[in-house]
Amino acid sequence: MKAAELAYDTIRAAIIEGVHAPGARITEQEIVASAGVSRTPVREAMRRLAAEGLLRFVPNKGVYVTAWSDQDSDDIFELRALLEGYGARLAAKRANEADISKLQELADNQHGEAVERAPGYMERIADYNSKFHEKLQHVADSERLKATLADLRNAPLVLQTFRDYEIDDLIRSSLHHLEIVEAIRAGDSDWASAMMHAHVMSARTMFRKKHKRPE
Amino acid sequence: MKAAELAYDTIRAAIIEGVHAPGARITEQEIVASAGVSRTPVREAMRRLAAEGLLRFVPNKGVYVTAWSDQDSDDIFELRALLEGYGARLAAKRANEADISKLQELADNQHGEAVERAPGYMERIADYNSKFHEKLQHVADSERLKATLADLRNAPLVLQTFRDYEIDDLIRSSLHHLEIVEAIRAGDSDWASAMMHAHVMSARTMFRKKHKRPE
DNA sequence: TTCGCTACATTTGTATACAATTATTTAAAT
DNA sequence: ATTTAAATAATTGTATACAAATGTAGCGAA
Repeated sequence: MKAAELAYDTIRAAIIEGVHAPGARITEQEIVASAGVSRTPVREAMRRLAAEGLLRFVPNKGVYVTAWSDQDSDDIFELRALLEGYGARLAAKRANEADISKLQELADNQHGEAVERAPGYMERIADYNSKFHEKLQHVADSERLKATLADLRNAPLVLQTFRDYEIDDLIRSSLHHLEIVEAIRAGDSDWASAMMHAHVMSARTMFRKKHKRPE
Repeated sequence: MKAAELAYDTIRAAIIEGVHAPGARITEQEIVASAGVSRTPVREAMRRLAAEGLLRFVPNKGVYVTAWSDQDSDDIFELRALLEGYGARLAAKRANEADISKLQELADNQHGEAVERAPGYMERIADYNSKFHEKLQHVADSERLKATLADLRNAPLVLQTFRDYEIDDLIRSSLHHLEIVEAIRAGDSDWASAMMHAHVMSARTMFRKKHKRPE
């Protein structure tokens, strides 16, 4: 693997795992030590992560782990609701039979896992969930939309979201997916869009339950 | 000025001025020569521009100027319509008297320039236009929204849009702004959102008139 | 000619050395 | 003891040297 990529993965993993607290400073030397590459690829990786919003770059001082306020995470969910809703609208207009079958399959599988909860079901649900949203964006067929949503999803808090869902939430979420597929099959873009919007807003509430700071 | 910043500005300006054709490759040496800095800051600048979407990064091969398809520019306008509409909605809910006065002033000035067309009016209109949209986003008060829209506006084609507007288009555009202010003053967020949406879609049509490739 | 191989040149990727800036410690003076 | 200043250390910013990968030209064989 390339050194720059290795540095990127190292820093990213460390942030997600909470090794560096939000707002904390990360020095180049630390990453050099932990990733075993020189400063050049480390700096490249840091620039990338800064562009993605995980790090904040302060000239002549260093990089800091981005600290997200409650308002930030609310904003992010709001925008995701809007954009994923738009994506679902496009998907409803553009989906063919094969697309619909694939979406149905993903939604069915996810729902099955949520109901049965065989060992390791969390990971599989997270996987089906990602694949469902990805497939939907693929069907929506807008590269820009995909890229914009990818940026929003990079917000670090949102990354670890899934594992602290309640059982009821997981089932509700998979039911949403099933209903979105139904809307798309019916070619009802308003329904699909509204349902997806609701789906993301619902996720926001679940997120808040776990992550909101006390006032 | 810092070397990395200088390299960034150099590359960016060259791309916007069309020195490098879309799809063309840019080597690090070229920029080293034209900006007078070493490769290290040049690479940093390139990474930033790649993250912003102006350059495409291909491992072990180099960077290429992003080539935008008609579908890309359509997608971008579509997303901007959605997001700026959302911003206008928020602004209508959150604006205070001072905000409204400022927006009114900007819209009035822009309209005046469009009607009178004193020498140099194009630049001033472009300036008022930017300030209007910026102020609106400031009032909307969502950092994420601002950042996301900034990304979308970076699409190079969209940068040079303003100068080839027709007179009628300029007046129509400034009338839109005036109406958006009216909607915000009335506290009618639906109206503000819809008007802004229409405003951006209208801009898309103007853009198409000039920039669409023949089939 | 055309295909393929080797040698060479160019370009990207990485490491390291040095310069500039910022942070920290130490010491002196009040 | 506190404050200020200078010295020192640590860290970022830049340049350059070298390694790895890619692209190209030239030569020879079928």
